[in-house]
Amino acid sequence: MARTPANVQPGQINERIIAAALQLFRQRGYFSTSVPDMARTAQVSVGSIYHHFKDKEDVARALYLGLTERLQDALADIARKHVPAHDRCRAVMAMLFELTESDRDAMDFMLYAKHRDFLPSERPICSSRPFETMRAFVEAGMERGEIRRMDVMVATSCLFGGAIRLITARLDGVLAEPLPDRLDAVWECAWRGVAA
Amino acid sequence: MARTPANVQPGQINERIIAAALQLFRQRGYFSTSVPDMARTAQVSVGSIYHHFKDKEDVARALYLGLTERLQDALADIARKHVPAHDRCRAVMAMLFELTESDRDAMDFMLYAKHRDFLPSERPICSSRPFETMRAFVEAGMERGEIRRMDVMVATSCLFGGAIRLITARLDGVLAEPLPDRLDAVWECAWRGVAA
DNA sequence: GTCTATATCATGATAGAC
DNA sequence: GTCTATCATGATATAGAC
Repeated sequence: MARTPANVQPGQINERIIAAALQLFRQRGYFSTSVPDMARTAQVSVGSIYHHFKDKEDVARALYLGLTERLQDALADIARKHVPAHDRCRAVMAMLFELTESDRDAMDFMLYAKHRDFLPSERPICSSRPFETMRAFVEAGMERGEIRRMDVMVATSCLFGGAIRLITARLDGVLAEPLPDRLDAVWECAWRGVAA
Repeated sequence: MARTPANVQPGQINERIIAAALQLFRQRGYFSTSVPDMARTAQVSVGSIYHHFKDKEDVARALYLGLTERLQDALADIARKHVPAHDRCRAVMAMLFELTESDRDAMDFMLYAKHRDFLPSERPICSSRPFETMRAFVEAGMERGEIRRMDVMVATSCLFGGAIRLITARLDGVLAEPLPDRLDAVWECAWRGVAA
């Protein structure tokens, strides 16, 4: 079973392998991580990894799909709780900042890894479902008259681009303070930029 | 001679190797590019590459340093031509958009490649000299009263983050139109966000 | 289902002729 | 300085015992 459904138990061997992969991919990168490395970190055997996954790329794919699904769930939750685009998008930014602080490896892999290098069949991250959902939030905001009329991709890039750059700065260790400390400042800039 | 000084003649073997590396790194990524691949594309021999460069990583380093130096030169040029932060930063954004259109490979490698994976000794791109210069432009704008007082990294991220996201969208093929067509719209959002 | 041991292969790097 | 031919390393993926 190569995919990682949302209902696997934590502690299962599948999950252990994926967690080890995430940790190692972040530390050394995909190509510098060998399958024996993964086996050692996950405390399983090499054969076991090849029993559960087709190959190394398949582990990376399961990891990628699991993380984007988790992000998508968080976005759906935000969409339920808030209706105005202002509130939705601010909640998205806060969620991204908190996720970066609480699970740096996951954020690093999603935002920063060059998936095309080892997942040629997957779409680039900025055309993945979470990013599409964020564009939909912005588009709805335009229809409600909260956000100025303009190209949707331009508006979405401007609204979240600053936050994403700050996240990469944080992941690179260039920014010392926790991201949530900067939320108010970044949000004010972002919203001023696109608000009607 | 492993470094690539700015004064090498085009058509020289050094330049051919670096140009081939850039093309291949962008197409297949660093780790999927072998030294024989580079030799074939550059139409030189493997031995020749190892004569001019210490190893594959050394080629990547020369490429990286050459590109950031080129960017740094463009920024210095802008600093000479414009004094107000508004004009300077707008010129930076225009330059980044034009560079993306005219030399997609170069932009892709600089912005999108995960250098830490294969250049562990180099600083991450967002603490490289060009990015420092952009932060200096923003800081000067604050002192002139053009830009609101806030954390410099927050302001710089917000001012250029939208443009950078749009560049990655363009590089991924998600954005069909040339970037300069979007310059006015992106700049308006960005400047509104930080202007005093 | 999980493990160890190994076959196979590709790559980075070198040696040595010219 | 440039080339061809080769080596040594370390990876992926598999085979087969338990």
